[in-house]
Amino acid sequence: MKPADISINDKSIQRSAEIAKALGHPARIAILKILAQRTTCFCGDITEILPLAQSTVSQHLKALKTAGLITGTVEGVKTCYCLNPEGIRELQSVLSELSTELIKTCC
Amino acid sequence: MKPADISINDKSIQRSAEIAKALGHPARIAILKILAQRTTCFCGDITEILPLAQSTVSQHLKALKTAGLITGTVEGVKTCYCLNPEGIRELQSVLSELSTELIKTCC
DNA sequence: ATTATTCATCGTTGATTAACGATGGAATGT
DNA sequence: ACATTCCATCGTTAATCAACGATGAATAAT
Repeated sequence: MKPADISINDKSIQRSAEIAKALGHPARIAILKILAQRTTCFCGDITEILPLAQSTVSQHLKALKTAGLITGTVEGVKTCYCLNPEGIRELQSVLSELSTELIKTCC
Repeated sequence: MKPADISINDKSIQRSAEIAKALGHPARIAILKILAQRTTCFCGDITEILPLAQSTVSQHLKALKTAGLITGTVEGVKTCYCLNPEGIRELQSVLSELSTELIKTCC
């Protein structure tokens, strides 16, 4: 098997980096875990769990949503955030693929 | 099982975020893949593969090294970079753990 | 109609990142 | 001894991020 070209502009690399970037802050990982803990959807009392201002939490939620890892649906005055199954599956596949690829060879 | 406390200061969350952050740039993922492709150790002609200045590549290498994902050993005038098996294994375990945890529940 | 609640967005600040060229130390080759 | 090569580091610039408080829109509650 020939060594595949590796380019910064590779779509899959781009996407992996995007997902990893979204995970690249403790608050955002914590948020994902919180969302995973509640079977039911969840809204903004994340603010009560994390030691962060409401606006900061909202910002992190936005980042996660932009990366496709969560969804947010307005329910009256509240907003219900949930893990986005599709995004999480993508996270799973993309990252496991990457780590298998890396772990296969070492010096 | 009670819902575990989730804290931004959790060591494991911190470490996961650190690793994810290191992966959070296309150039760094590309570098890891390049290192994985060469069975033998590798040094700085990454610069020839990626469309980035030598100093920029060096910066990214430093970031990966700081995160514990690669090692760099000076060999004469060159520096040989390799995947750090320990770090890569950690990457693997940390991220797969996280994604299983997330994928388990969805709304 | 007024008030209270929830949260997204704005504006701000300081910190960090990404990129580059330039410099210079260390080893190798002549 | 000198030139060359490799690369880490410095200094710089522009951009992005992380955090906050303030504002304001939308809905729900009185």
